[in-house]
Amino acid sequence: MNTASKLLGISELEQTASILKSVAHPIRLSILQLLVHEGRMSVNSICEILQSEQSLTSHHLSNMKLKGVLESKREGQKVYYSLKMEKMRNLLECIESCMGQ
Amino acid sequence: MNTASKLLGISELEQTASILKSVAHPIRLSILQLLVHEGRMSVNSICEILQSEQSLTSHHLSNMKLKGVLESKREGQKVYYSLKMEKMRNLLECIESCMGQ
DNA sequence: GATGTTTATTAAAATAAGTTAATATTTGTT
DNA sequence: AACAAATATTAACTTATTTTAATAAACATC
Repeated sequence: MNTASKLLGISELEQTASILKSVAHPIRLSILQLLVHEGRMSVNSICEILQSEQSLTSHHLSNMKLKGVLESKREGQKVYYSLKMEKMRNLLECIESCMGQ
Repeated sequence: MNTASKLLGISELEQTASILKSVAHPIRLSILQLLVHEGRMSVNSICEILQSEQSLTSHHLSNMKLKGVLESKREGQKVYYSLKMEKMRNLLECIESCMGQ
C-alpha cells in the first residue's frame, strides 16, 4: 500500500472534518458527553446541568442535529435530544480515553 | 458516579476541544494522517503529496506546532515535521476506524 | 556575494463560527 | 382565549479561522 492510497479523498476528508468540528467545542463536547452517557435529555435539563444559556444551547443542538449527529423528539412541551450518529459513541469514548493519557 | 462527576471541568473541556480543533480541518487532518502513517516529512513533500499551497500548508503546520501537536527540526534547507503529541496517534487511529463504520 | 531552494512571516481579505438579545412558535393549563 | 413553560428562530454583533499574496529569512551552491 502506497502513501496515496491511505489518504482519504477530499469529500471524505471534508465530511470527517465536519463531524469532528461538532466535538471540537467545549459546549458541544459536553453536550455530547452528557447524551452519550446519560441517554436522551430535554433541552432544559441540558441547560441546567451545563449551566448554559437556553438560546446558545439550542443553537449548538441544532448545529449537531443538522450534521446528523443528534436527533430530537418533541414530547409535549419538551424536546428530547439524543445521539443519532452511532459512530459518535465510539469516537467520544476514544477521545475520552486518549485525552486521559 | 453521578452525572456531574463524569463531566470535565471547563479548562479540561477547553483543552480537549482545542486539540480536537487541530484534527477538525481537511488539510490538518490529512497532514496528521500523513505524519502518523509515514513518520517525519519535509514541508515540501507534504505540499506535494497533499497538493496544497506552500504558504497555506506552512500556516497549518505552525498552527499544530503551536498547540504542541507537531514538532519540527531543520536539516539544511529543509524542515522536517513530525508528531509530537503521542496521544494524537491513538486519537487518529480511533478517528479513522470510527469514521470507517 | 549573487542566485536558487525551502520555509516562515506578515498583512490583508474573505469566510465562518460563536454569542447575545429579542421575539416567535409550540404545547399545556386555567 | 389568556397565560405560562419550553424551545426555536432571527438578526445583529463579535470574534476567530482560513485563505491568499507578497515578502523575508535561512541555508546551499556556484
